[in-house]
Amino acid sequence: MSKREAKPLNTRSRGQTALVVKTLGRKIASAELRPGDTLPVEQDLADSLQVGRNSLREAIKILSAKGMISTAPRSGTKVRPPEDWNMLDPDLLSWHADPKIATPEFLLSLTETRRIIEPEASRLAARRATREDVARILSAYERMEQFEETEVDLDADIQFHTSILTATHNPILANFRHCIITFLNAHFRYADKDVMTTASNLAMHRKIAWAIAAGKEQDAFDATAELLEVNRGKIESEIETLKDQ
Amino acid sequence: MSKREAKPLNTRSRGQTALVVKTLGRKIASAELRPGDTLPVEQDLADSLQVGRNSLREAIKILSAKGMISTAPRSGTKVRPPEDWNMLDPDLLSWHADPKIATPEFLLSLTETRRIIEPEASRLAARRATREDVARILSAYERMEQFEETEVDLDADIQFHTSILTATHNPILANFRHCIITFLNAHFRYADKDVMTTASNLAMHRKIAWAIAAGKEQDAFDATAELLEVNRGKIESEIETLKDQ
DNA sequence: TCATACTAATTATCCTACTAATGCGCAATC
DNA sequence: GATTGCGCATTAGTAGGATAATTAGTATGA
Repeated sequence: MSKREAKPLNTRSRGQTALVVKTLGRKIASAELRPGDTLPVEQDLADSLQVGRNSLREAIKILSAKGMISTAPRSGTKVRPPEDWNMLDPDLLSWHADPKIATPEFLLSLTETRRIIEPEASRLAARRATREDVARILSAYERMEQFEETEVDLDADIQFHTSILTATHNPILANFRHCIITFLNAHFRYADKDVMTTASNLAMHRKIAWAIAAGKEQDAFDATAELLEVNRGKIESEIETLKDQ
Repeated sequence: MSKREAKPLNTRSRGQTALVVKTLGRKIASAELRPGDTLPVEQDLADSLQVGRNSLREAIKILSAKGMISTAPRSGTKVRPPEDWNMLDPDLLSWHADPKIATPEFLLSLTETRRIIEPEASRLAARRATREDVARILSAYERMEQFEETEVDLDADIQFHTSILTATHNPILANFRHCIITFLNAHFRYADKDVMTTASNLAMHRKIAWAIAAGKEQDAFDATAELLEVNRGKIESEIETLKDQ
């Protein structure tokens, strides 16, 4: 029953192509390969990565589908500028959230986006949630309440927020769940889990769930905004801590 | 100088792979291929599309990078459910916006997302825009003001809104420009361009640009919210018209 | 100076062969 | 009769070579 929200992405698998995607993708995300850089010609790159040309080419195609590189005969394979990347791609987000790569700016962009999206999403959820949607949200909340083990807590937290996004019945908004998943996963690594924080955190989630279940749109909005505001404060102080180190 | 915002996407090109991506992608987006459906085995599909197996495979990899299909040895290539698709992918959006495919629900999802993102984006732009950002926004507005030819108008409109997103200096928010581009392109086909609408439209854009340039955050928010609210009304009535037909 | 044709470098495509993973059915076992 | 384990057949994955298509850069000529 503790299955992850993150579906078995094809990139997760351990094939040659997936490996190359991850290798090159992380190099680009970490700016080891900079925008405008030209990659070695196919055969050389394939040789140096010790894969066949086909596997390399398929990896290249995947990265180009994510907007990270472009190819053209004669000019070669080039790294595209970050503004062209599909930042909501689950893989891209996970590469960015890697502790060795993640910048404070990126984490702030994530929270900022959450603060914009999620309160309105809660409002819409309060308006449109079906019985099933409400059940999912409440069940996630109960799981958060029940367990204190950190691992389960994180899963339930993710489930809680994604259920709300789903309840908006807006497929574009629902795609933001990857931001939340990425953020919570990253945050989980840094956050200090003192009991006080956990208790008030739980209370705020409860308020959100209740408001949505009761169809109180403005309450749902306010409660979510409050939760994220508190989160923002925590994040900013954590980032300060990171910077000092 | 009238170059399009839409960059030369690799998928735009006319290669075999790009063609297959488009063909299959549109079939999936239009639900001609339904979630869970299994595609024919590689060789058969390649034959029926009259391309080599490699080109087909590369197309498959691109679509799987967009979250639309999944592959596994022995089980075959399957269409994934819409909630797994990267809805902010430019190609995916353009396929959805196709008149033959676009549903009213999808257009409403787009406007709804815009109404959530853009007012807050304008607020952030008012707070953070650099001189260059402001210059871009004002220049786009001037272009809107200057020309009445519809083609140029659309470009300038797109430029106006994307400039604001860029001015937030939040790379995740900036990715929403594809929603705007898609929406405006789709809207452009249906909208009735009467002078009155254009004039008030222009005035609202002017108010937004002014507020951002002046750093008046709340004004920028309000003006953008107003613009999108008016737009929403128009869209909804247009959708009603579509439904009647 | 500009236009035009040529050349060479690089990706794109196709093919053939082989490898690896795994769903399914059959048989052995409890 | 149900369950488990095993092998086979099917399917995607990997590899590498040959050829085509594209085009940046260069040379040529008006």
